[in-house]
Amino acid sequence: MSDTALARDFRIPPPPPGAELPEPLPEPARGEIRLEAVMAALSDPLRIGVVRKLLLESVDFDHTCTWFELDRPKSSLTHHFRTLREAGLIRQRQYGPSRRNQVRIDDLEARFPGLLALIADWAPASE
Amino acid sequence: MSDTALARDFRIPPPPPGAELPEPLPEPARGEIRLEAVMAALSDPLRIGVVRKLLLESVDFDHTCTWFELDRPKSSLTHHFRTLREAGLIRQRQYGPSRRNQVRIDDLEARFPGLLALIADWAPASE
DNA sequence: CCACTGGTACGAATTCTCTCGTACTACTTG
DNA sequence: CAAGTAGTACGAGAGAATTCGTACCAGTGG
Repeated sequence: MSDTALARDFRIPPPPPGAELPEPLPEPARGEIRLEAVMAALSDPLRIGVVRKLLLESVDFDHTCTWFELDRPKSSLTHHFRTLREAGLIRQRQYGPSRRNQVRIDDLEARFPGLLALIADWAPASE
Repeated sequence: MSDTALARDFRIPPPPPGAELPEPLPEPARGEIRLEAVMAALSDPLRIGVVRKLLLESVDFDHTCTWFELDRPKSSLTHHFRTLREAGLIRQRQYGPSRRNQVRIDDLEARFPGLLALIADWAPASE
């Protein structure tokens, strides 16, 4: 059946009990996530890299936009993170002044099984 | 819902021995296929539909562009099929006056395992 | 040879996307 | 309150995609 990394477990450990999570910003429900929108969002190397880094290095929980150390102006990052969120790839929550991101792992595995493994295995072109 | 289609076998039966296949049109080698280019090619519903139809209904072998019954002018179809070929998704061969298409199943399964299953399970938005 | 089929190439108009500067808001801390 | 942090919204310019008309070309079959 699954030839490769499909058996990997990308799930993030649940937040500590009693922790009050801010409501997520507007996003498509699990059943509304469109494959072509996901593909479009992942057609940009910067955005694949963001999702991949979130997948592979989010050991504790989610991360702010600046954590990624992307050398772009803030308004460009806003654009890319919003694109990812509106496509259904990431969830964004407002923690006080900052905004934190996490991959919608359960939703994506349920809807497009194997997709996250492809992203995790991705490597940038110029290496 | 989707019975996880990962175990499906998409491979096309090999051509009859002695059949002379025309050379494929220029395309990226298996190792050169870029995930972000594949994603970009699949961000268009028409193009996902083409690949999906090739996957699910190519029982014998490959098909011409007009076989898809797409209600677009010929020059638009040339554009979309070239996009798919240059991204590495389909192989195109010139059979006399017509051009035939097939999905690069072995190359894609080897490089991006699970991707074709996602495409096969795709459904257009207007349902 | 002529017409027909199944395409290509080119170019233009439109639309979409990316990038980024600027100005602004919200929250936290001193 | 003032300063700093983290981000948004708006808008403009550049570049890329999409759509499509038109002209054209290669085989195939009378």
